[in-house]
Amino acid sequence: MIMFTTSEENYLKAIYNLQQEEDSGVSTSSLAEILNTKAASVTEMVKKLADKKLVHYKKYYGAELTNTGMKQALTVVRKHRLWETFLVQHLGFQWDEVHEVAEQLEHIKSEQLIEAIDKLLGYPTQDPHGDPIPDKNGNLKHKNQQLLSDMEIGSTGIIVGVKDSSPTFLQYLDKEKITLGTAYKLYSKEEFDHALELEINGKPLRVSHKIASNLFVEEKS
Amino acid sequence: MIMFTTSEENYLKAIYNLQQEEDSGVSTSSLAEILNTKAASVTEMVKKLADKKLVHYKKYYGAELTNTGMKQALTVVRKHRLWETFLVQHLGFQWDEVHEVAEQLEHIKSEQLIEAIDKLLGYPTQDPHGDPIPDKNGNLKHKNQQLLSDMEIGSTGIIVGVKDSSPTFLQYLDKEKITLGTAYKLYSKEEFDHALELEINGKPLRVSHKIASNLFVEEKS
DNA sequence: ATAAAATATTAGGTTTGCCTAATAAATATA
DNA sequence: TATATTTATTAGGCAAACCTAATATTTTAT
Ligand SMILES: [Mn+2]
Ligand SMILES: [Mn+2]
Ligand SMILES: [Mn+2]
Ligand SMILES: [Mn+2]
Repeated sequence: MIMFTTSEENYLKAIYNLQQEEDSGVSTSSLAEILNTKAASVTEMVKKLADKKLVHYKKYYGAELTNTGMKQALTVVRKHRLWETFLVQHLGFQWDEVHEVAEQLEHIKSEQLIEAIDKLLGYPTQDPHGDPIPDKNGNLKHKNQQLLSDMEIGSTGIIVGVKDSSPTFLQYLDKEKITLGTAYKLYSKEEFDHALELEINGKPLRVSHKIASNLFVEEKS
Repeated sequence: MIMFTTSEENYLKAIYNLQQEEDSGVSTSSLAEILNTKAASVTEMVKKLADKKLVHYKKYYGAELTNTGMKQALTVVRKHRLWETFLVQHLGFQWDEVHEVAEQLEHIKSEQLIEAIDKLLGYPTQDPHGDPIPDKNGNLKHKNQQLLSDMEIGSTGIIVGVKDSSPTFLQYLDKEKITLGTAYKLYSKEEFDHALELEINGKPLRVSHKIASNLFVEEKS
């Protein structure tokens, strides 16, 4: 059982997250931005991960997780999301307060610990932000989600996740009383700025395109 | 609010623990042994801690915590012991399984987290090994404990703590069904090897001096 | 009081993960 | 297609925590 450094784990998770969005190789600069580091440092680490067969790397064309890299990334993601869920459900944290702490807790090395947390939580399949939690074997429960900004006029359904889980965005949602499970109805879209007219919690609400493009919804059949 | 590295925190805690036993300066070699490192590394770090005014250090005469060093050490000790308690009480860990994980968890930086754990546990004053848990302000509840090996013939009371909390010792205690709170009666001591004849759980038990000198007891008044 | 033994410090390296500045390659633009 | 711009890599350093080997100091034993 090979072990990874905190830094390696952070890189693997970041590559995983970026890989979910675009399906080309993950760029050096995008990693540098997410990891709050410089491009030169990223190149160096990506080469190290490639040596360890955790990523495929071709100079100038970015990195992609190998099968083993993916497996490892998923265990870090699993730990991150289980800890977030624990913090909210058992320690009274708000959904905008969990990320930074989970960022540390995800690196604790103890299989017994994470299995016990998982059991305590009742083997949850999603975290406080609606993101799927991989099970012990790395399997994810696929959700049928779409971006609110991509929905057609007249669409109704419920909010099931957030794409951006930064405190500022989450606090905006709190202010507007938008939680996971909240029902929406899309009335209209503004030509000019792509703002959306919605009904949320029985009241009309106008949201910018930026906001709608960070909310995942599941449409009512 | 100055922050410390994991390594600095481990050193502060180790100095604290050793300082409890002997009251002269904590020696370089004792720290090296406890921290699984080499004397040269200890000297280096102790000098760094001295620069940061966390320890008093005089070359060749060991280190002692300053007031700020003590305060910091106590917050690490507090976190370590709260996590151990949490692992046992909420996650089903045995008392011999918690140390290694707590060694990692004690370094998580989040006041909100540790206060929430403290609250969840009901503000405990001792950990699974009977060691006192400092409160938020660093205050310890003093216990009236003595070593079993120091008790007089005929003494009775209860086991209240372990001095050595290594898995091997704890597993020995499990095997003999000795837990914190178990009553003892001291029948006799062997001249030759200082072994003790006890009554434990209503049954006679012979224990070596080494074992008795790692058990804290509180005598029945 | 001296010599031997035990402890501690210093000197000189190594590894990991960062950084800035210089260079190279890929992509966009004219 | 040639040039400019953007993106990525390499070169050369730095700080934190380790290490081994050489040296210094203290402690113990003669
Ligand atoms: Mn992290
Ligand atoms: Mn999350
Ligand atoms: Mn530790
Ligand atoms: Mn303990």
